[in-house]
Amino acid sequence: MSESSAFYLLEERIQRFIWSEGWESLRDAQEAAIPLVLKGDRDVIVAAATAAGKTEAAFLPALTHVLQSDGPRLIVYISPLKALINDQFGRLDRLCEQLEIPVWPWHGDISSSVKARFLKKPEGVLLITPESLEALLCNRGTSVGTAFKGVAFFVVDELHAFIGSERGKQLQSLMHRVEQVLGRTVPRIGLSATLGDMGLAAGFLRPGRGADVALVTSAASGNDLRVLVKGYEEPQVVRGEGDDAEQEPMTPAQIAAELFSELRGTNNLVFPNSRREVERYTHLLNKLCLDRQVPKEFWPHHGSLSAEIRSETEAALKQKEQPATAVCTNTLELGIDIGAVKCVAQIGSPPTVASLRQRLGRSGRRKGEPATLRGFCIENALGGKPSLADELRLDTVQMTAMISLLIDRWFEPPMAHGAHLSTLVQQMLSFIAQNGGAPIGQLYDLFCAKSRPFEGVSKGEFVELVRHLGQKELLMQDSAGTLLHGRVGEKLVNHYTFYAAFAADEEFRIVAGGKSLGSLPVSQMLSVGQRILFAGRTWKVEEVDDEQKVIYVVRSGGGAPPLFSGGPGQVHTRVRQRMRELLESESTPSYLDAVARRFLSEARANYKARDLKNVYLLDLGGHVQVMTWLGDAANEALACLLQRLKFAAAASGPGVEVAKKGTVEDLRDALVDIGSEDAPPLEMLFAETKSLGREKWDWALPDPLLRKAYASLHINLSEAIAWAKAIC
DNA sequence: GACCTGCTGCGGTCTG
Repeated sequence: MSESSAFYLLEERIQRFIWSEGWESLRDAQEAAIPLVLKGDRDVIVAAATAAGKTEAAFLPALTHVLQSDGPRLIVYISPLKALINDQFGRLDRLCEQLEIPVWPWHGDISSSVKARFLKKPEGVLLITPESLEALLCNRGTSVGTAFKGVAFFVVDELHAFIGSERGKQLQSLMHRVEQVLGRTVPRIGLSATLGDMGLAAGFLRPGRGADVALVTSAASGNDLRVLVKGYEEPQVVRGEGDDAEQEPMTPAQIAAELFSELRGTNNLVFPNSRREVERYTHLLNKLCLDRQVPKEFWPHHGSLSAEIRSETEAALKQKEQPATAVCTNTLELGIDIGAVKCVAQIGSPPTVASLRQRLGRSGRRKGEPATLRGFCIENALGGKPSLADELRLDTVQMTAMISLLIDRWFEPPMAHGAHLSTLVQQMLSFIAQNGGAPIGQLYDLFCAKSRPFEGVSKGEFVELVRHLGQKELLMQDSAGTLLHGRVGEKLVNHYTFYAAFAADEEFRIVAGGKSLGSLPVSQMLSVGQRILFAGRTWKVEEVDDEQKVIYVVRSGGGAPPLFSGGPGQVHTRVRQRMRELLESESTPSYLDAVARRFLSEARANYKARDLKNVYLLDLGGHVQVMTWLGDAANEALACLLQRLKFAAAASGPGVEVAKKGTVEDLRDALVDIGSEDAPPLEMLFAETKSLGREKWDWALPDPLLRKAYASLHINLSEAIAWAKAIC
C-alpha cells in the first residue's frame, strides 16, 4: 500500500478494513476512481472488466465522503438484478458494519418491515432496483423528499445493461425526478463493462452534460486469447412420402460428444444462443454422463427456469469439489459471481461482438491463464438448391468476422439514441401519481426540455400526446387544467405490473411434484400427453390448468425441446463489412479447423462465382436479393424506402429481399432514385408499414411519435441512402 | 432467427 496515494485518502476505518482483508494493493481502477468520487461533486464512470473491483472503486470513496461530511448520509445503489443486490448486500454489509453504516436491500422479495425501517431513518446505503424505486416514487410521493434528503450519490451498477432499453430510459427519468424533488443534482457513479464509445455512456449517465462526466477506464488488459473454431455439416434430410414429422438434426449430438470429451473435469460455460438449444445440449451432455456412468456435471441456466434451478447451477459452478459446466443463455453474462471458468464454448455465431466479449470475460481470469474460446459452426450440406445463406456459409463467415473484430478490440457502440417514448407515457402517469396531478407545462419542462431524458419531443408533439392519452382514457383534465389519471390510467397505475417499464409475455408455470421448474410463454401451448425437454430432463404433460396458468408434468423418457418466444437481433454494419472483407480476402485464420476452412473456401468460391464483388442485385427466381452488406437497421431503412415505391421488400440477412415486379432494371432505377433524393419524412417512409409498436406503452402513442420512437431504434436512413448513392 | 430484467397494498387467516 506504500505506493498508493489514493489509499491514504480513505477514511481510517476503511483503511483498517483493507489491511485486515489482506489486500496487497488497490486495483488501477480503484486508484484512479478514489480521488474523483471522494469529493462528491461530479459524475464518474468506472469501466473495467468483470471482477476488477468496480464496486469497491465506487463505495470506498463514497463511504469516506459520507463519513467525513456532516451533511448528506445516504448512498443509493441501483442494480438491474435482484440477485446482484443480494450479492452486494453480503459484501457491503461486512464493511459497513465496522463503519456503523446500515445497508438496506430493497426489492420485491424484501419484506415490507425492512422497507418501513429504512423510511423511518433513511440513512446508510440503499440497494434498490429501478422498479422498486418507481414504486416508491409512485406510491409515497409525499415522503420522497424526506426519504432522499440525505442522498450524496447514485451508484448505477452494470450501466451497460441499461443503455438502449426502456428500462434505461426509466432509470434516467427516476434519477432526474428525485433530483427535481430535492432541487439539486446528485453525483452519479456509473459502473460498467468497458464500452467502445465511453462518450455515449457518459451522455446516458447525465443527459445533455456527458462531456462533464469523469471517465475511469481500467488499463489492465485482458489475458491472451486462445481460439479454435470447428465446422460441422448437417447432412441433407431424405424424406419419405407423407413424412412430415420434424427430423432431429444430427450435428448437436456430435457437438455434444466433442464438448463432453473436451470440457469434462473443468468448469466451463456453453452458449448455444437460445433457451431451446440450452435444453437440447444439457440433455445430450448429461445423457453422455449417464451412459459412461460418471457424475452429472452439465447444468442448465436460462431465464425461463425457476430461481431454485438457476441457483442450483450457480452453486455448482461456485463450489470447488466437483467440476461443473453451465449450458446457458446471456443470464450468465451479467455480474453474478460464478468464479472463473476455463473455457467458453459458443455454438453458432454470437448475437453481437460486445456480447461475445462479455462472455469471454468469464474465462481465463487467473494470472497467466489465457481466455479460451471454442466456436462451433453448423452449416447445411450443399446440394439440390441451396439457399444463398447456405451457399455463402453465412454463419461461419459471421462467426469468423466477429472473432476477428474481437481480436481488433472493436465492438458495437452502446445504443444510446433510442427515444423510448413508451417510457414517457409511464413516467407521466407515475409523476401524476406521485403529485396527485400536474399541469401540462410542468410535465413538458420536467421530461422533454433541454437535457431532460426525453429531449427531442417538441411542444406541439407533446400537446398532441396529451390529447391522445386523453382519448385512450389514460389522462383527463380537471376544470383548473390540471392533468389527472383517466379511467383506464387509474386502473393501470394501481396494479403492481405498472412499475416495470418493459413488457412481459404471459406465461404458464411448469410444475413437477409440487416443485416449480420454470415457465413457458402461453403462445407455446402444450397438450396433455405431450413429451417435452425442460430443465435438462424429459417430462410428460399430465394436466394443463388454463385458469391458474399451470402445466403439471411427470418424469418420462423422450421429448423435444420446447419453443420459446423471441424477436430477431440486430447485426451492425461493421460486422457485415468485415464479413465481406473476409469473403474477398485470400488468407485463412489459423484458428479454423479443416471443416470450417472448407466452409470458408466454399463461401469464397460461391461469392466469386456470383461476382458479388461487383454485383449487388441477385435474381434468385421468385425474388431479387439486394446485396448491401449493411447492418440490419440500414437494410430495414432501405426496405421501407422500396416499399414506398410500391415494391414488396423486407430486410433479409446481408441485404434486402424484394419480390419480383417488372424487371431487375426497374429495381435498379428505383435504387438510383432513392440515392438521388433526400430522406423522406417518417409519415411517408412508414406509409406502407403497419404495427410499429414494440415497447410496453407504444399502443398509447399517437402515430407521429410512434414512428419517431421506432425509427430512433430500428432504422438507419442515412446509411441506406449513402449506399444507394454509392452504387449509382 | 434471440436473450434478459421486475413488481404494492391490503385484507384475510393463523399462531403464540
